[in-house]
Amino acid sequence: MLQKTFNRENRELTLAGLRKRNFPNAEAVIDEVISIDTSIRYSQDQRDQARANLKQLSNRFHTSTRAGDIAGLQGIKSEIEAQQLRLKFYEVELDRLEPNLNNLLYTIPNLPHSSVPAGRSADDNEVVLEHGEIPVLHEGAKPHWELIQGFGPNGTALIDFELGNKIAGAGFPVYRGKGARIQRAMINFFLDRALEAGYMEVQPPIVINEASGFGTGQLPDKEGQMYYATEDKLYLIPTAEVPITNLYRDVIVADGDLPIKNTGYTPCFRREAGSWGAHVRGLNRLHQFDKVELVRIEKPENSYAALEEMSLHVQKLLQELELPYRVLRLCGGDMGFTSALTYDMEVWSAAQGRWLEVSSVSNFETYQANRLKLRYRVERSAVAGKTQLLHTLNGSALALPRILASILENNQFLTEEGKIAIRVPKVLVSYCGFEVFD
RNA sequence: GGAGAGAUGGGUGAGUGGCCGAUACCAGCAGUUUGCUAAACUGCCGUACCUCUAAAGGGUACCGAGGGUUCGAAUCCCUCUCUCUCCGCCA
Repeated sequence: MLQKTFNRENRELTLAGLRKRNFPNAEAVIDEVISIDTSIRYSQDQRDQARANLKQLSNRFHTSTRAGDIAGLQGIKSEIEAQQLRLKFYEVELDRLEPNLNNLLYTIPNLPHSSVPAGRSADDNEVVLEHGEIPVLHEGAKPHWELIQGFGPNGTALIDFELGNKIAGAGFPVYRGKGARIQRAMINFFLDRALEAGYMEVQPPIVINEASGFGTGQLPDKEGQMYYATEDKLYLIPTAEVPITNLYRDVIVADGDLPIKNTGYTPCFRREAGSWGAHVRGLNRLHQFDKVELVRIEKPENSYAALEEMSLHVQKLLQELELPYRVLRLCGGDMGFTSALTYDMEVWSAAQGRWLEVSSVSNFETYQANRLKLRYRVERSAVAGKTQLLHTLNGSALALPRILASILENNQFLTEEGKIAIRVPKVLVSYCGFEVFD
């Protein structure tokens, strides 16, 4: 969430940022925040003074008791009662004000970076670059959900949605044979590339508690998107971002330990409540999918260089997979709640004839760090010795299902016998051990 | 699932009603001295909010969380959460 002090000291900047996001009633909300904050600071001051007085009175009470000064005790007692009333009043006041302020702050999204374009929807996103040739497929090329039929063991489907329905439900496919092997190949390929780029691999829990959900901003507003085990009060992770970033909750990082670069493979679970239609067919949108995630913790002055580096890392993967892609800079209206700047990477799906989002890399600046209380101690500067909030970033590198969909669709070809086969990208052959799906 | 123990500052670990924001040791930082794969000594060494300032300073809170008793709580009472150990089960 946004920092209170930032809001009150930079009202105009905050408002300008919220306007770019088309945040409704920005002025009224921010003024309310500032107003509540002012009341809180006044009440806090009154409360602290009352407490300080009580402390002194209490000591006088003690010494008078020991001196046997009965008359003095009476006077002290009435002073104590007056201060207790005052204390109680402002404590009640603060108990009322503080949740109000926090609830309000939870509703305010992060401020967009200056390079974020204005706009309301995905149509207003800025295409930063396009790379690669759009493939021209043979007559009768199929979208992946048709293509997969018959490519599994013994003529079954390579990715079996029916079987998944049986044991779990819609959106939980079963990958079998080469389908399972290509998944494992991609995970290993992505992790190896992350390691080469200097990331440290972690295997976090794939369930998280409530505090972790709040730390990265999934709670309180995106509750309905996560699976929840009521008996144990645990959420299935929607992305590895949550457990990995929360490793650093309530941590003061030593200056010398920065930057922190972590990577991890996890399954991800999303309820995707409310989505429907053609765009969710096949692998396009699942309740469970696999993803390799990058998480970085950076000093403020380095975070945007880090974001560019992550973007290039993801692009390199797509180039190695020989997939045509484009990079989008999300506009204010399409950007996630907690992000300050997001690049989306989209891969061209030839048979579906549209772009599929396969990665999203974001800089959250201090928005998550503020909730996480993730700080570092500044070593050399005017404010040396003080703690300062860090910047958090993350990105998918990569999410598997749509990559697989694109590989299947873009690489299909007709064999000499006139049958459809699918070529495995060269870079994955050594990982999966076969060159074609046939 | 059953039984028991515990939660204190980066770590270990004292502290059972006021002299405790907290002893001691270790780790860390700065310095002195000797001199050399290091030792000794001295000082510093938590976080947050508020206030003030050029800087220093001042106030308050925090001993797992929340409530209660009391003029006064790390310390007494209640509730909750978490961790550990043993038994059971088990990849």
